Amino acid sequence: MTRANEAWESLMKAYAVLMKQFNAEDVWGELTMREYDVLYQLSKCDSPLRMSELNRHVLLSQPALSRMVDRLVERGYLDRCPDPGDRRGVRLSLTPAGRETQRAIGRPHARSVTRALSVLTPEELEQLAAITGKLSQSEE
Amino acid sequence: MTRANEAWESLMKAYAVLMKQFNAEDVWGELTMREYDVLYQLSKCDSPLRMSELNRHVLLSQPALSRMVDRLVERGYLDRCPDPGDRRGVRLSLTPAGRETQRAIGRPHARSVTRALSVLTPEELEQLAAITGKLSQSEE
DNA sequence: TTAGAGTAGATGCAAACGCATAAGTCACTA
DNA sequence: TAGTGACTTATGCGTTTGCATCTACTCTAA
Repeated sequence: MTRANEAWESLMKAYAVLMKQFNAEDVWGELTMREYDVLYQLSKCDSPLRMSELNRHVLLSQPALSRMVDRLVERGYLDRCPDPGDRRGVRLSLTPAGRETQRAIGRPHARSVTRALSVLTPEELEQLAAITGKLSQSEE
Repeated sequence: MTRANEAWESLMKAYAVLMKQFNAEDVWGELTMREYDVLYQLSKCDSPLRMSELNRHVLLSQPALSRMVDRLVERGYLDRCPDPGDRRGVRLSLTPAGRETQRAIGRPHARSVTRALSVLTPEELEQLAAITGKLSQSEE
């Protein structure tokens, strides 16, 4: 077992443990964690996002994301407009209600994240962000 | 946005990017990645594992894991025996076929992991393993 | 020894998922 | 400018998931 494999296994375990912990917290209201993730990704962009772009950031198959967007539009959290520059594509953006819901859930969730990572020193937080950043950049 | 939140977001992104990449690779054969994870977790234990213990390491709800185990037993990869010490529980272990399948998939997958993490220096691998280890230990 | 609380795993059911593929659009080339 | 292959999103369909709940067993203490 190489160091790389140990590191990956350790990362996966941390991900699983923390995800389960966050999921168990009572902050998600009307959304699932996956739905929140979609709203969160969109909240970071000021210009509308393409479905395929969003799909790169979300751990869902393309059809599953397509249908999740359906439901979120239906429920009034998202707008889906045709892309004027490319008539195959769509442009996704948060509605005001979607933005508000994202914020209402995001605030307590962000506090949970801070609390869960409070066992790390500031140096470790920097290192973690730098190393994982390097990992995702190298593959896309 | 605190450093902790940035670090967590970066970790999630690395997880998503690498998971998608691994999933796209043609090494999984007759198993899904989630099923492989169950076989892998069991391959690390010499003594049979309790369902609840296994559930801590796998990102699945208890009912979903229960049924996945059903299917893996049905397909001949797992043995499920009643626990003699606690008649509520079961003891899970790999069959020879299960162990062999895990190894056959694990070898090329381990190489993919090594390749994907080869952008990190040995020091970074050590740091990543140490930091993520600290994270999962603190929460269980 | 037994009542009550807690824990382990299974099951009914509706919702969500992934795979394969369709339908529409783009871009390049002959 | 018609043809071909790539790209983007949607849809059919069988499988898997999560939530709520159930059954069975254990543990504690009166």
